[in-house]
Amino acid sequence: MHIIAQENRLQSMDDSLSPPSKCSVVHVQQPDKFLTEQGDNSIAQQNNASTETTKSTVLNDSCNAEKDKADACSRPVDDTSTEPSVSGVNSSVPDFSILRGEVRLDDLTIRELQEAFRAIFGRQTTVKDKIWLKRRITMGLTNSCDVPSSGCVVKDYKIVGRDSNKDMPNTGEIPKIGLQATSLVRDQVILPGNEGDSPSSYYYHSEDQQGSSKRFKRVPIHNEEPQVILAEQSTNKRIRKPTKRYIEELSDIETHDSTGKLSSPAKRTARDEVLLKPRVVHFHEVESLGTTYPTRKDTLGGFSVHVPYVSRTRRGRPRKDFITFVDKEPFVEHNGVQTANGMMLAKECEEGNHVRKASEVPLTVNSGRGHIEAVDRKRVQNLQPNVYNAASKPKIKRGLTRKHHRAWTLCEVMKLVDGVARFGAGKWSEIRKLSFSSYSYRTSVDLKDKWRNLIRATQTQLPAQKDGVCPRKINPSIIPIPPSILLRVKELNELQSQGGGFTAPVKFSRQNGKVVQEKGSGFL
DNA sequence: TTTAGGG
DNA sequence: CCCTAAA
Repeated sequence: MHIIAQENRLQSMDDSLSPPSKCSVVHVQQPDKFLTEQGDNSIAQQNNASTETTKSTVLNDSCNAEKDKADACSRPVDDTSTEPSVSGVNSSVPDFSILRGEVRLDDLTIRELQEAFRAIFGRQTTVKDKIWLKRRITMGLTNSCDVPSSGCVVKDYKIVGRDSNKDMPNTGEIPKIGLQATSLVRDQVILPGNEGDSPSSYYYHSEDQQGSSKRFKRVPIHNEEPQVILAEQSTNKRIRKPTKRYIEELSDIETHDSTGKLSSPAKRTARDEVLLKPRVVHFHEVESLGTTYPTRKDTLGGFSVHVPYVSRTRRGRPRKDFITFVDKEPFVEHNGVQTANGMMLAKECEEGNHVRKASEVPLTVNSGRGHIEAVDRKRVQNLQPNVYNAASKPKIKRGLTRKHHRAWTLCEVMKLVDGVARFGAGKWSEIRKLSFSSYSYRTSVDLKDKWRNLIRATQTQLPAQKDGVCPRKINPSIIPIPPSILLRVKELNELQSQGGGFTAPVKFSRQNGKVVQEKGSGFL
């Protein structure tokens, strides 16, 4: 475990060494300054990490050793002896001079290329393919995918010249402005197909962060360094049949004419491309047909692809003012109030929402009852077909009733956690009855969803905080859940998932059945 | 109706 | 949050 944490820290340090992948500035002038800046950053990070480590391992015997390791790790990056020997290399000094000044990649040996690769990406590579190495190095230095694999000269992180005069036929469409990194983040980019690249070799721009994003697990990368795709998720979840909607969508694509609107020739072409080339749809291909089509992600044959978005009529209940809503802009939602409500913390926690309800839940005539939601939904569903026939505008995708979004207050979260502790995860209706009786707008499904989100937060936020690395952009309007609560969630989750799902009357003796405030439980 | 799980 | 299958 220590080793893992250590490696994570090292990884973060390495990340800070390589040019930031989303940085839109090409460093031209002062590569040295660039390096030292990065070094300083990572020093700061390391210090954070080390203090964090000492805090979190107070109970650990190997505390000192850990601290030493952390300290060793916090030495300046310029000190070349700190190069981590993660992959067990004997010559542990990466040659940063390769990164400076003018380098003619063609003149380098494979070993030098590997060295440069390591200096850039912070990891060792065993690839001996000179072309691949050159391309990767160039991409790393220039922060661009649009690089040839040979004959290029890199200077100050830019391609300054290509001594071979072969021009690249296919890259004309890709804008080569310095800011392209941001615009290409989501696109698959076809590399200039020289040196025997198969036409179907794609490179995901975010390849180096690929491990962190679950969605891109199976992007086929032909000329990528061989790596193991980890297939985890070994939980025994209950298997689900494909939903009706999914089947419908699928047949929609296959039989081309379930909605007459969709059979415009251009769109059909786009769709055919999907069928013919089910692996990846290049966004530009779709665009080049003259019109831009929104695409959505789907999986075909196990591969993640973009398919044209098929607008479909919604089966849920329409909003109350549906008819009038059609006439207006369908995208206007009354947002003003809810964000303000989201900011409200646990102040009015005790009395539930009786005050707010009148204005915010227009559909509920009878207040504070459990079955409102189901009854109401059923009623409107019966009403629905007429409405849609009358409107006959299936274009509207939004503007349909959603339950008013209500941010979960800290108090609610704590009640939920407590309820789970008492009744067990899965007893949502009981929890709702007993702990959420005053919150008529929280259904048992809501509780379940929230609990699931809490668990996810546990898995993403907590480890990240231990590493001292901020996981994502912090949205200041979202109030983070205190780590103490997350810890409790984690405990409860582990406890109940291990305990054979049995409720195992929890031995966290709540003093009086009330919520224990802010007390990240003693151990751990 | 409730729960689980995908979206 | 929504939707739907299963229990």
